[in-house]
Amino acid sequence: MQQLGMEELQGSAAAVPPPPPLDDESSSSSKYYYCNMMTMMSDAEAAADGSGARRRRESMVNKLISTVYSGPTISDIESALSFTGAGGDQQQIAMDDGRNSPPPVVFSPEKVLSKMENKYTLKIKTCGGNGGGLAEDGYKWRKYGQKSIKNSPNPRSYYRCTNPRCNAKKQVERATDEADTLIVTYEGLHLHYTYSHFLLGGGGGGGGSSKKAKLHPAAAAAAAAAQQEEEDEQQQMQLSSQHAAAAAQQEEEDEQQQMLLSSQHAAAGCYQEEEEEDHGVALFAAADQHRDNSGITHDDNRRTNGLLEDVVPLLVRRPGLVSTTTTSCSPSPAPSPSSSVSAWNHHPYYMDMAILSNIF
DNA sequence: CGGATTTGACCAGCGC
DNA sequence: GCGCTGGTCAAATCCG
Repeated sequence: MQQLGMEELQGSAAAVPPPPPLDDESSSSSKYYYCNMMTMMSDAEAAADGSGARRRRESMVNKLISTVYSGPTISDIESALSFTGAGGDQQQIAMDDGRNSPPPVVFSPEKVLSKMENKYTLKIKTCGGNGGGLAEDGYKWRKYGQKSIKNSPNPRSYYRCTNPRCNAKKQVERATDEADTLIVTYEGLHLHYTYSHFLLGGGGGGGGSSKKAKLHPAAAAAAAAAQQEEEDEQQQMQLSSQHAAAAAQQEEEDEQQQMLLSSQHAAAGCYQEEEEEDHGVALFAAADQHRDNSGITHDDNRRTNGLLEDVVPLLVRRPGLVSTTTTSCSPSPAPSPSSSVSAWNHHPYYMDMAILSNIF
C-alpha cells in the first residue's frame, strides 16, 4: 500500500511549489511565479507601492538586473565554499563582490546556527490524481531513503541534492488528512543554481553534463506551466528576457560554474509572484527587523544577497518553521520525478544566515 | 554500463 | 537501560 503511493509521492515531491508567501491566505487565490527579483525591492519602492507599482517594478527590475547581476555571484560562492572545510571557532567572511563590495562582515558560526534553523516546511496541494503532471524546482534530488512514519499511513521519503557540494535535503510525505497534500520539509541550502535557470536563462548555455541535459525538458515544461498561470504576460516576458540576459552575462565569467549556477538563477527568476509587491515589502520588512541583530546593514543585504539568494534560492530563508499551502498544478509531465521546480520568496537576511550556517 | 531508486539494516536521540 | 522512532547508509535492483 505504501509502495502504491510512492510513485505519486515521488513525483509530487518533485513538484515542490514556490516557497510560501508570508501569509497563508494567498495559497488558494494567488499564483506564484518565479521572480526573486521582487524580493529585492527597496524599502523606498515598497513604501511607494501603489497604483503605479507595476511600472515601478519594471524599472526596478531593470535597475536590479543591471546592478545585481554584475558578476560577483560566483566569487561570492567560491568565497563561501572556501570556508566549507575550514575549522575554527570563528570565521571571517568578507563578501567582496568587486564592484558592490559591502564591508566585510564578521559572523559567529555559533550565533548564526543558533539563530537559523535550516528547516522549512511546506504544505503542497497537488493536482488530484495527477502524479506526473508536475512542475520542477530546478534542483535535482536523489532519494536516499524512505521510512514509514508512526501514525501516518503514508511513508516519508528522503531526498538529497545531487550536487556533491550541496547539502540540501528535503523530506516529502503525504498529509494524512488530505490525500492531495504533500508535506515537504527542506533542510540545508543549495550552493548552486537550479538547473532550469541554465536552460531558461542561457538558452542552454552551451556545454553541459548529462544531468543538465536530462533536466532540460523538465525545466522547459515547468517554465511552460508557469507561463500558463501567468496573468501578467508582458511582465513575465520581460522578466524572462531579463533573466536570460543576466544569465548570458554570467556565462562570460565561467562556463563551468555557469552550468551549475545559472540554472538556479533562472528558476528563481522565471516565476513571478502575483502579489509580489506585498510580499516583497513584507520580505524586506522582515529582513529589516532582523538585520539589527546580525549587525548586517540593510545595504549589505541588498547587495550581497541580491546575488547570493539567486545562488542559493533555498527555502530556508526564515528561521523557525513556516507552513504554507500552495497549489502546484502543472499541465506538463515531469520527466524527472526526482527534480522539482520551486519559486522562492527570497529573504536576503535569512539567506545569508542559511548560507553561513551551512558553510561553517 | 552508469546513475537512480528501493529497501532492509543500522544508528542516534528521546522518553519512560 | 531499554524500547521506540526518525534519519541515514548501503547493497541490491531497476532503468535508460
